[in-house]
Amino acid sequence: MKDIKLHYTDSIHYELEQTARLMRILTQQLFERLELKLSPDEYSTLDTVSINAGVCQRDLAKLLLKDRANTGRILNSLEEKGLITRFIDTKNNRLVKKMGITEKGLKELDKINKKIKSYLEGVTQKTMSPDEVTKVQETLKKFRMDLEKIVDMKI
Amino acid sequence: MKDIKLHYTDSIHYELEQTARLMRILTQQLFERLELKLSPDEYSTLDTVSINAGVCQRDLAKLLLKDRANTGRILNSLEEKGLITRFIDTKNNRLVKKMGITEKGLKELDKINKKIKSYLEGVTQKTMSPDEVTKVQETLKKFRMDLEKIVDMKI
DNA sequence: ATACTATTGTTGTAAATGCAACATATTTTT
DNA sequence: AAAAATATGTTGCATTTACAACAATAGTAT
Repeated sequence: MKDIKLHYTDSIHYELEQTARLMRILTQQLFERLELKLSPDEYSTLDTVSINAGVCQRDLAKLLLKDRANTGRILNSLEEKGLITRFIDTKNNRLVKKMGITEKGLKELDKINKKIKSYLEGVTQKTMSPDEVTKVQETLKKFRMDLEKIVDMKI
Repeated sequence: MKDIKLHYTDSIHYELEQTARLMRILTQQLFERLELKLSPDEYSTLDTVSINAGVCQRDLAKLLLKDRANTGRILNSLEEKGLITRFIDTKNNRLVKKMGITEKGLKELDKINKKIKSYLEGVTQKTMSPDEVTKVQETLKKFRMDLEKIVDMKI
């Protein structure tokens, strides 16, 4: 007769959704308060580009879990701001648009990282020990990897 | 010289965001496949109403972390489908719209819960032990509670 | 008492998002 | 070789979302 967790609001899915939602709002407010020139989405895209040098747009979209259309639009904005460069290349004999972060982009990324890092770390440290953070992060990553296998991505 | 976690993509915030995003896509696809009459958002709203009987719209919005406008619109939809009823009441001497779930709503909620429960549990169990699930859930809840104190909700 | 402020819900609107359709090019099938 | 299928990026559109403005009411201040 163990009837716990009958409600969606008691599930880990709800907890994930709501925590992520709050985190997004907090980040949004932080970016506004610091008057950063990038939106949180542009920032995370720029960061992803800086790590995955030379990916094509579709592969980037897969990393960001966004569709190709929006990925392209964010890249347009980053390109207009001179933070990335795009160039035509081939991948499996196909023409693709690849991209790389510029010097200006690297500087901007570094600047934002410096500005937000300590604040965001303070937020997590308020609740969790460094060990707990690492543990949750690892568990979520494992979970995310499995989800990626299950979910049909249509990108 | 410990320079780990310099990137956003190595942060717990990124992990939360991406995992939640994947989870949302998976749930969306599941609801479509099962041809449920409600959207995931309507479902979670209905579930929240069923637990918090007699809340006013603004308080519900705070629970859902949505703004009042959208909360009202989702409630319109649920009311049109006959799953909730709304009635005028007072709270601190103020006129408010309260709501409750109907018999039909309870049945629908129960039906959906039955249909999705085992599937969603299977998804988590694929990666995590029940203990791990509980642990992560508790940690996230603690974290979420602290976030709610920090974030300025404007609802 | 009058004016100001705060609470609640709705409406309007601009931005973000996702999805389908399209254009182009390449691979695979027949 | 021709046709069909696949991969990539863009455009258009319909839905969702957030935010601001408004209407109505009640509490607070001057």
